[in-house]
Amino acid sequence: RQDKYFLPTLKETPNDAVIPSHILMLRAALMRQLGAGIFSWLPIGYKVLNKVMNILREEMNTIGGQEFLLPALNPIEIWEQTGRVEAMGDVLFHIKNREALVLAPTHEEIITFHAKQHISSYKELPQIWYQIQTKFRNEPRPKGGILRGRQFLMKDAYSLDNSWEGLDESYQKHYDAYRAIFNRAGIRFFVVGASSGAMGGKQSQEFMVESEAGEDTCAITDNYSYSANVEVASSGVKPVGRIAENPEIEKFPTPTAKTIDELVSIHNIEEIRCAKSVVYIIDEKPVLIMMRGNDELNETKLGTYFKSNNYRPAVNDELVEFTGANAGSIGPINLKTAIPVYADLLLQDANAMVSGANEDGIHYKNIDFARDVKVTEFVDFRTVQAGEPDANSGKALRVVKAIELGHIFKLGTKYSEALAADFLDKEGKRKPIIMGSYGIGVERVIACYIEQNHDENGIIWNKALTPYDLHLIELPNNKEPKVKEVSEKLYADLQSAGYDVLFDDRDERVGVKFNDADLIGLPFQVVVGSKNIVNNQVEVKNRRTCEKVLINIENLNEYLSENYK
RNA sequence: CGGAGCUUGGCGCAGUCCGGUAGCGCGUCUGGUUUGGGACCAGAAGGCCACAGGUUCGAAUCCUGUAGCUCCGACCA
Repeated sequence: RQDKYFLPTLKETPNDAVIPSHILMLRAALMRQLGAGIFSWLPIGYKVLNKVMNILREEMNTIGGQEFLLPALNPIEIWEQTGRVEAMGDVLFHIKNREALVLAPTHEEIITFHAKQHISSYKELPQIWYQIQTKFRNEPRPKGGILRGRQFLMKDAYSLDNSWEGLDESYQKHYDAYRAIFNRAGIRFFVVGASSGAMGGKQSQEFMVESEAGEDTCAITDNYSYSANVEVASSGVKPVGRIAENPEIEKFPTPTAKTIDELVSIHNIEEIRCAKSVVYIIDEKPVLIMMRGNDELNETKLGTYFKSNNYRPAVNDELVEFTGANAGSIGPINLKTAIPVYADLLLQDANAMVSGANEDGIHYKNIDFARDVKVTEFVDFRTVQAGEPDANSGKALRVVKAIELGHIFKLGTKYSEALAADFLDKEGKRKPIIMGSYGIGVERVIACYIEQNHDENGIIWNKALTPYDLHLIELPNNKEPKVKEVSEKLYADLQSAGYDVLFDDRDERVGVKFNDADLIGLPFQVVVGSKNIVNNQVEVKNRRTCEKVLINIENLNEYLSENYK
């Protein structure tokens, strides 16, 4: 009964909210902000949260998961044993007046601790252990409302296996469970391969949702037949290749051409026949990277290839020092110092190329990368651009922002080794438990759903996540007492029929009621008003299609059971 | 951590340049009228102007410092 329900909807957009899901979660009274990255769930929001958690539990139980509840307060000692106090750095919350404790940002350590306590035989494996619990991370910059918080709910799961094949199976189970979870929630998602970063381990994949509010950038085809983080994405762009004429290299003056665009316009050179030079300082050492035309170097790919986080573009003084020329005239031939040259894969075997001569205002033409340049290795360094064809299907790639909803890892033995969580195998040999780790941001499920399911008036819930099934709306009824009578009867009858009903019995004008109903966004609105009640009819509005139909009261149950699925 | 902006009744904002004791809309309360898409009239309550210090006869306004929040960037197991 809304008359006494705490549902403080907002007519105006709150000052601090920018993205649609954040705005709507505040306006529809799902949650309120307490501090940067800290949120309270209000009653109607908590109902949605519980729906999500129930789906998570059901699908995790289906793959044999056993639910735990681990403490958020952890002894720092165990985090020191895995080296993650240092690895987490400032992200880990420390406790000032009890320094032996920290707030847990995730739970690999604690799971491994309990595994060590009680798992001793291969016969006790495999296990899938999970929990839904609050995580604490001292994020430098919380943003997007619930999307990145300092305290948030995570469904985290851990698999314990006695073989690598077992890990593959556990991983596959989670992959399938995650697909089932997001499908049930009604979220359009795609899966990308990911680097496992500081988590350690082998394979890992991320479940992504396309959204302007996302913090990752991915290249995808429309049907997700190809999907990859741009940090690893590649496309079907053809290599520059060779032409038949292959004269010797030759210098030519280019006093006014400092950029590829100027080379193209002033000297009438095809853009792809230009080779761009980029000098990076990687682990304090200079490296020359050759890229095709105006292709953009991807720094993450660079860091991955050189296995380093310590890289930066060279500054001008360094360019002169290492190459002998200023930016705009640098190239792979006649370098002043012997710095290693790497080139993008698209330049492999290319000839008839133009590049700087390492003398200001001079370029070489007719460069043959096979004949004239000493390339250490050809590597995929380029950033995929929107519109390029997918290598397999040939379909145009889109480059989109995406929210990471879930992440699955094959961890291996990093934590079991660090904490000595061993088991005895069939031969009686002591081995570390082989682990996997799997996480879903619970609040993000809601934010992502709303990002994908709203219109200018509010949220559009589906059956899986909606806080209530139906919004029963009693219109002002001074002239027609039957409105009140029928509304009350419907409220009782619909609940008896198994529906969870939000009953707007407030003494408000129609405009207020309809606007609030659209904002809250329950799948169906059942409107009882004096206009139709005299014909024994109510109006049923489908929130998603906005279609309104008049239904005889005795047919209401039948209509709903046919249309609410 | 670098850059930009903000902080004034529950919410959204004006007032700050040019100092004189705080205002608008929404919401709330009372009475009346109204009632199928965020009503109208009349009346009322509600604010140490983020905090601390300073200048001044006098500070929301000027100066100094601190805190909190938002956005962009860096970071993100």
